[in-house]
Amino acid sequence: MTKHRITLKDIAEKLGITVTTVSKALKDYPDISEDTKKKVHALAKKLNYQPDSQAVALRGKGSKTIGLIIPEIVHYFFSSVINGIMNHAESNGYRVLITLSNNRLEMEKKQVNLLFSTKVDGVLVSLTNETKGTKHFDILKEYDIPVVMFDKVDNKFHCNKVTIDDCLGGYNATKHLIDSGCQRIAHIRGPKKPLNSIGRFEGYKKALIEANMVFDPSLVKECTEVVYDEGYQFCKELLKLPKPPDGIFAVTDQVGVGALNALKDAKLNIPEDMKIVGFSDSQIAQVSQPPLTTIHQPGYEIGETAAKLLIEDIELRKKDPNHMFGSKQIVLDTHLIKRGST
Amino acid sequence: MTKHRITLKDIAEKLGITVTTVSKALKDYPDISEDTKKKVHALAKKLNYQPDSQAVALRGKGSKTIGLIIPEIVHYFFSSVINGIMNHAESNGYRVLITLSNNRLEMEKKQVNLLFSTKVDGVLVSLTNETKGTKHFDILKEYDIPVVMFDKVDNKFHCNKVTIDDCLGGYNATKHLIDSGCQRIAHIRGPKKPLNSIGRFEGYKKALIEANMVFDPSLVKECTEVVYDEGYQFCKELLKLPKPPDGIFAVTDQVGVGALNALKDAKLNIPEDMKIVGFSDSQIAQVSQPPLTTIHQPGYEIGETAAKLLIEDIELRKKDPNHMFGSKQIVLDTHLIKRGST
DNA sequence: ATGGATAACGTTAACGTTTTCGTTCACATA
DNA sequence: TATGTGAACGAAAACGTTAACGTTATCCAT
Repeated sequence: MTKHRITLKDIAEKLGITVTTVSKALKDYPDISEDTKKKVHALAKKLNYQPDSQAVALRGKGSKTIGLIIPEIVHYFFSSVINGIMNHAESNGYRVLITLSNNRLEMEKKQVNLLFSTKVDGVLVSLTNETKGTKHFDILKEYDIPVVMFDKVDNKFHCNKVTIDDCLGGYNATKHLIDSGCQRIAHIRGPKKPLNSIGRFEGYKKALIEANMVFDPSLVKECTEVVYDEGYQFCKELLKLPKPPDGIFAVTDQVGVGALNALKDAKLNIPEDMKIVGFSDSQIAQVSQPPLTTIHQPGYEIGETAAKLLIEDIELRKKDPNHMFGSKQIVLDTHLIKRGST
Repeated sequence: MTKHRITLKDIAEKLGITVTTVSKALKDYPDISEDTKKKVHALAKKLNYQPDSQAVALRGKGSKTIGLIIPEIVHYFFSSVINGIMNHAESNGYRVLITLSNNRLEMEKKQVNLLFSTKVDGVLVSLTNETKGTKHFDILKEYDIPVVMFDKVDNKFHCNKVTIDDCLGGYNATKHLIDSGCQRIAHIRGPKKPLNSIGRFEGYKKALIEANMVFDPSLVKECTEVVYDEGYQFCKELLKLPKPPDGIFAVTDQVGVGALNALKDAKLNIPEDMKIVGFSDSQIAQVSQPPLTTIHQPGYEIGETAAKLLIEDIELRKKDPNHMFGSKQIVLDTHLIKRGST
């Protein structure tokens, strides 16, 4: 019933030659006559021959597939990253096998093994918040499969990394508030686990100190889920302080818009009474009222760069078996996008 | 340099038996002694043996991989769908190969061929807006690869489909405005190409007619890009009409929030002066001020259902070569989420 | 003693492709 | 005539796994 796939054998039989010749003809080997090549190409096209990539992979070195492990996908930042990865990979002839860790370490381990057994040529990964060590990536090292980490990376693991400078981003966000005339600046930060929120917090402190402003711990609130509601609640708490702030730097746009809406509900004028800066430049930052000033986080470029580094490692190693995988740390620029909230 | 992968052969040699026996032992064949099985399993675990999925796929019937073709990924709805697909697929032992059509027909064709040559066991697809015919999917039919279409589907193509009832959604949105007391209801619709926006428009008209309200074409605006700015602009135009509307049904939340912000900039009170309903229940609908009443579009469930139907077809066919692929049209429920904008 | 049953393992071919190493034939050169 | 030289193609092995089919050895019933 099921039609069988066209193979080299089919072409060979119809043309009265061997599979070898067909294979060579399709790959433009010099020891095949132009005449034969033309016939083979013509028939291959007519029959819509598609090479069996499993067979190719089994025979050859690479599978032309890279694996991706990502904490979640329903997220503006991550989907932008994936977009960057896929576009670069596909235009270089690589497929992308996406897997989810759902922010669970156990899942991350499983996915590493799965990708290994799928014989991917390389792995891109953004670690979960639970991940401490990296032993579960050792199998990739052992078998010389290049890895590139992005966004959430491990400092000790030896591989190429692509991140942004969260500290600098936090610094610029805070600096912008200072330059806009704010005297008391609050920070609604993320949890202590992922390095990102730590970096942003550090940047906040650095900007304050540099401007000779006091760092007041009561002006720092710490999210656990990093969602809209937390931004809303913490902002209300900040307003109840004896000396409320006149500027807020929020760890994400979600939190920032939450805070912004709390301010509007409290009948405060933005940016006159209070200024806000978010982080990421996600869609909601553009549509809030007023639109949210934010730090643009180049998701697409992060993905693109990570894919580029990975494929570079793969290709270089193919040419030179002694090529050592890179261990650069690429830090992409963020920049402030000034909007109505400041 | 590069360590070689552990194969059945390695295990066999160390144990002084043949690959066949090892293979059978690992797969719990009855003609292998318990003793041997134990030894094989122990060594396999110790060496961290992982079967080569290319070889398995080459030999056997399936690759345990399903392909996905999606117009774009940076989109709340689509990433929700993907999430649903991946969770169902992975918990059933299937990998997901995601490809992008970027809403271009040419790309869609390429991806079909790519997935075919990758020998995926099945294909999930949401069509591009450019897609008219479906000849490029015939190759999958020809080779008995099941297809499930979701969201943007083709009526004539014979396969399982998962959609929502856009017409009913549009009807309910409009009905809600009518029930809330609106007398003149405008619609900011999407372009004429994808069926979705047609459906929503039909639902809008149906609700009007059913309520004995006149359908006034001047109250219908048509987006081309379906973005925030269009919602904003069209809303302003609607306000300039001699007899402006008192309710707006927007084809998406983006457009809806755009309209909402235009109203606020025009100092109108929402929902007193004007009510708005969006469509999709994306994140921005929750964080606008007031939050946007919208039609919840169950992205996750759509993905989950589509994956379920596809894997069902795959598995049934594996058991019974005469199994015919389904051609159900599953229409998932949408429901109205009432928020502050009405 | 012969035949048959059973348990436990091995032989072999196959999946489709690639590549190394021949082979064949025609033709040119010494 | 013998030798060399390309040009154009083919044979065979290999990648790792699986499953149909064979092969033993042992034991029991006739």
